Amino acid sequence: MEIVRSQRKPSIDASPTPTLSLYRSAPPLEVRLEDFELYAIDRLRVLKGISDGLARGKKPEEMENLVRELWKTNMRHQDPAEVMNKDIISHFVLRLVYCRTEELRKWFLSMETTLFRYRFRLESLESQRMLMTEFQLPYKALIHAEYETVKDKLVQVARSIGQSSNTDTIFFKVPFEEVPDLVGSRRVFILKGFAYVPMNQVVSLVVTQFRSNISKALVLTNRKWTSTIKEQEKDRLTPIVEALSNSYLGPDYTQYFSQPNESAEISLKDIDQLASNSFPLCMRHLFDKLREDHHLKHGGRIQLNLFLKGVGLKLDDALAFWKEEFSKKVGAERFDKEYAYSIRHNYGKEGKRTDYTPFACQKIISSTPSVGDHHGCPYRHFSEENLRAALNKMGVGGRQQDEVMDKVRNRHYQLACTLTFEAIHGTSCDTGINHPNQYFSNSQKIRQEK
RNA sequence: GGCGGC
DNA sequence: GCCGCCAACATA
Ligand code: SF4
Repeated sequence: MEIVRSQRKPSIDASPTPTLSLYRSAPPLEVRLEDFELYAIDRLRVLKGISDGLARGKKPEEMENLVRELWKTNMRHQDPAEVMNKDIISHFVLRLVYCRTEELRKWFLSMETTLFRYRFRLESLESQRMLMTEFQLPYKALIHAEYETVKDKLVQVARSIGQSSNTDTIFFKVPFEEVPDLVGSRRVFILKGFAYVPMNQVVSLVVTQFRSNISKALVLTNRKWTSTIKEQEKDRLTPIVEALSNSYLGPDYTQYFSQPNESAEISLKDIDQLASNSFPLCMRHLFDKLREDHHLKHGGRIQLNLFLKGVGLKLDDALAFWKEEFSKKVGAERFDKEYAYSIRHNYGKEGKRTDYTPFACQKIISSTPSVGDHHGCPYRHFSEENLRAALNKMGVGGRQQDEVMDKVRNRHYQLACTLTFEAIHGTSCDTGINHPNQYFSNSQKIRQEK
């Protein structure tokens, strides 16, 4: 394989074949029972080390060193042939230990994922490619000759999104339909059906895959454990697993993460207040319709739910909130069956556990609500008549309303929204509105000052 | 809402 | 008919 240019600072391990496992299949069974526990403890030291490295807010480079050191000191083995096994065995044993509860899964997933990220980066380019192929991401690195022909374009794209366009960044060619989000937000150069994705982005694709797999596997493991494994292994693995649970997952695993607490949480009580005070029109409308119809169609649910998440509504409150309304229409049991999962999923609590970012104005404005939908941007999707009525309800009338409508006619929807904001709050908003949650937090800030 | 499984 | 899983991306 030809490579663009010799890439990185010499990595500790430049071997062509991966030293890193993806843990796709259960471990080969040739292991002494004592080793199960010993291996698992060693790995736990690594994960624990990563955990408080993160808790101390270490920077990426510091983490890279930390991970390398932790791995080297804890996961070595006199028999080089055994080292790979140790990796795999220890991982699978810990899966059993950490699949029991939501909290444990979350911690384990997070640590394993960061561990994987740094280990992946230390692999040689060739073994990285092999790992990617194993993940069905068989992308090819850009060869030198081709790189030269598109170099200018690549630099241009990098610059347009404020990335330092390093000359020795490696690019991969990815079928563009496989990375719709990168394509949609124009963060990659596209040519002949291929998106040219820089190394760092590719790494996050791989890591996302990894995280997704482990997350789902943990849930499965949990089921299998309680249904069959626990009983079946009661003379072998079960005692070990139980011992590990008791000794190592002591008290302090609750506050491992670096952002101790997000900004203001909000409670169910004042949500109606907040809605009428600080929600932008799009969200206000969804909110009102939900309260009125006790129902929202799919597009509206996701738009509002993510917004509420961004506003600081905790998952349990969100579930209670939606359930309260939906129950009036479809009944509580149908809510649990048909709508609850998706709400948890939006909060990153199901499946691959993505904590989705709330929709930005651009996304909302370019959506295409059909009849019966209430999502979208009112400035863009309402009739003039309805919009004026909505503005009146927000307390924007007369001259100010006309100015808003003027922006709308010129298709400057976000400016119209900004004008509305200014009219309501009586201050200027120089940055403009480009995200509903920005509207909200700006509004809150101003209101608190009064 | 789409995709997927039975 | 039952069920699981996905999407996003501002930001001082
Ligand atoms: S401009 Fe943005 S925030 Fe304002 S209503 Fe439209 S989508 Fe909502």
